[in-house]
Amino acid sequence: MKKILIISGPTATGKTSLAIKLAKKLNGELISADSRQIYRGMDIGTGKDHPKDVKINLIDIIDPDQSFSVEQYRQLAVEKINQIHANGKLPIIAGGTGQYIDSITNPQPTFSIKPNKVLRFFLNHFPLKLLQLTLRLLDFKTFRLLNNSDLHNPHRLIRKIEIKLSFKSPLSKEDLEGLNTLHISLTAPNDYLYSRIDQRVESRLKLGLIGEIKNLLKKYKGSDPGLNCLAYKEFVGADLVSVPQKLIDIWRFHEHSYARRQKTWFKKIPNIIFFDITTPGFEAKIIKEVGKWYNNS
RNA sequence: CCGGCGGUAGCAAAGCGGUUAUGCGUUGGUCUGUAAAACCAAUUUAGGCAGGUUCAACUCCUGCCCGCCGGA
Repeated sequence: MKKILIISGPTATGKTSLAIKLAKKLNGELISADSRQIYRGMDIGTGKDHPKDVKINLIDIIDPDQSFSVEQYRQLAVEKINQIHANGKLPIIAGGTGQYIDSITNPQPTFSIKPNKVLRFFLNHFPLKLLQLTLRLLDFKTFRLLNNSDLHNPHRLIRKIEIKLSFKSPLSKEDLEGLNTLHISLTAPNDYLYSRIDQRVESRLKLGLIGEIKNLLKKYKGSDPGLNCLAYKEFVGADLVSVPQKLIDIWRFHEHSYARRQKTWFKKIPNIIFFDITTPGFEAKIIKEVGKWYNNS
């Protein structure tokens, strides 16, 4: 059976460096599962500080003004996985974007329904109540199943309307059959993650994040899809002559809650093995665990 | 020492004589072609201290303590 190793975890847990180590040990090749490192030119803010001699797939593949989707990611990732297998190597997926990882292990039929730009343009001007009403009229069955969170979420409502109005019947995709997947997820107590995040925020500023943003803004708009993410969106509207501590704090807090959301996401994935990086010797345990899996057919 | 202003939940910050301010943080959660996005929920009656007025005080009055500003 074809094997895939997945290394996930919240931000600032050291996923990539662990994945690189394992790749060297196991004749593996890395595929990034990171929804921001796909963007070219966004380096400091997204933490693209990997060693240059290691090949990481699906990084730097589009420009910040291009939109990208899970389905595009999925197709590229599946293609890469097949390629790596064909070369007799082990694909190692490393990243913190839970949805991207899930798209590989658990692809959904509605993925085949493409975004309808015109429809989205109009729907984006609708107030929440009107979106709810629209979905209710179009697809009452779906509407009544929405939980309180989705009911108030414009993105989700718009997508549901879009699916209902698309006349294509959803196709199921079965590009990856019979995979043997090992999913390792790094974790740590919140306090520990927060202090690592705060340190990283400082070091990214020192590395010249503001300069990077200024540069990007010469070519791109603050509203471009790539720039709608942490480390960029907090600063894009400011004058950037001086950097107020207040903005830095907002960024830090956004990172904290991002890490929390990531933990929530990974918690519900079945058959995932967690390792707390504050436990001494965790890395040796992972190497042992992975080795056992790798050597068993 | 005198005068002025202020002391509200982890932090910031309002209104109000009797209902939940709110924001941030923190904590938990939602999730399927935007996901580092977008969204939901919780955070148990907080009001410097001591009295007083009142059916009822965070809200009015008095004293004290503390902080800031101005004057001696």
